[in-house]
Amino acid sequence: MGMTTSAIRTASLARRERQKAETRQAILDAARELFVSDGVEATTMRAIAARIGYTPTAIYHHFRDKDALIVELCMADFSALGQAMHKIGRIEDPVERLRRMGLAYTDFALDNPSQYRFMFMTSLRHPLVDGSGKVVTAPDEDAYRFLLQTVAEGIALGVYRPELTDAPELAQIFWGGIHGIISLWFTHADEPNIVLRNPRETVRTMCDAMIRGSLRHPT
Amino acid sequence: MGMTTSAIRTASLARRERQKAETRQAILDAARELFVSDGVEATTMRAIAARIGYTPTAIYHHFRDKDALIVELCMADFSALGQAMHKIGRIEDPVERLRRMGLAYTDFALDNPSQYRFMFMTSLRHPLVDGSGKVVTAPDEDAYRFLLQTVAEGIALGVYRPELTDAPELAQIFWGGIHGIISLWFTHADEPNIVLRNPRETVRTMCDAMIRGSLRHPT
DNA sequence: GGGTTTAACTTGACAGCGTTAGGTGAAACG
DNA sequence: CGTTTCACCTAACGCTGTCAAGTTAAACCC
Repeated sequence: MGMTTSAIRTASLARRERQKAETRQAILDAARELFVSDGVEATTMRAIAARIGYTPTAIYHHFRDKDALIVELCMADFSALGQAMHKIGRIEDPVERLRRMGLAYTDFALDNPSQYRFMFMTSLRHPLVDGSGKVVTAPDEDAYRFLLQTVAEGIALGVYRPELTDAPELAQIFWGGIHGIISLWFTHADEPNIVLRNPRETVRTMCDAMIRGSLRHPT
Repeated sequence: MGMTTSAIRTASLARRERQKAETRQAILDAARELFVSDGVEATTMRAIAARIGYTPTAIYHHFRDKDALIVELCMADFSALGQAMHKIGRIEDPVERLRRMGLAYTDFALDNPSQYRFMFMTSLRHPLVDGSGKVVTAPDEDAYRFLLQTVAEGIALGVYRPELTDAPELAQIFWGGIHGIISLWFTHADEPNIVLRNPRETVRTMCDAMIRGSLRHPT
């Protein structure tokens, strides 16, 4: 029943890699918790390390720097957002699909404020780079492409007003509008001088108004 | 022709106060330049001090901390924005006025990106406090109130759709929409995966669409 | 089985940050 | 002319992200 030497070799190597992957994941988990509870800026490498019983420098054997750690978590969030968008993909009418995408996007943002903050309210210094040094096409593209395609479908069907023929522009308007409500809420919700309404309802009202104002034949 | 002792006294005191005010202003000027060129986060107290030939600690005799320095500059910017808004105040039609306010707001943001970033894309920790410790009503209110009033006028005139009767909500939608285009531009303009159109034109298109979709009788 | 290599992790440090306690020295005051 | 005031400086603290140089246990090869 003994393993061959080569079998042992690969088993050992596999265990070693598994252990390394486990540590790496522990770092990611700890970082995620702290980012969510304390914010990205306020979490220190030392705090992340302390939470999993390592020294701060240990993190640097798994991630190039703090930004790389953040980006890694960010990518997972982007793909979660992309999945939420794809669930809506089945809706036939591109206008109704657009509306539903806006609401789903808003739900994601309000349910994951810390992630949203970093995904869309801060600019990454380094472009996303994977282990081999290649620039990673951000999974962000996923959700963005999906929006772009939905808008383009509507344009192709001729449902939008004749002056609205530029899909990127229309996508930017729709995305920007919703993003504006959300980011305004995140940064100014607790200021006494400015009255802000419930962002979910406000987004809904805005979507309706924007869509109505963009359609060739408003219903 | 000699001054009385009391006259000398007040003159001395005046000069002393004037000198203090001058260094205070020098600090503000240096800080402004660095904030604009390098960004708020990236400018250090040491850099500000070095630029005017003082030690970093000297700044703390004029401002409680870095935030207070930032807030001081911010207030000037808010009042500049408020003035830009008031120039539009004469326009009779509240809808056209709203549209023009949106465009003026956009011009301000794109012409003063660093200021805009701090005014609307970051949340101040301390509420604005003046020398005597009273909470200052942010001059921000000025522009915001103006927007609110313009929207309310339209509602009162019955130009908006019957379901749009909440002035703060409508103001939030309009402000948020424009803010979204602008902040999206600021944080994602140089990302290769996302195509963003000229923000000024996009805002214009968005304003038209939002207004059209909000009016009871679109023209 | 024993020497060599690998690499995950630690130690100790560096430069920079915002900020503060305490000192200095010139001007203002009485 | 002695005293007080106060704008400014010196020196430092505790914090940050990060790195060069060890340590040490496991994996490898003969």
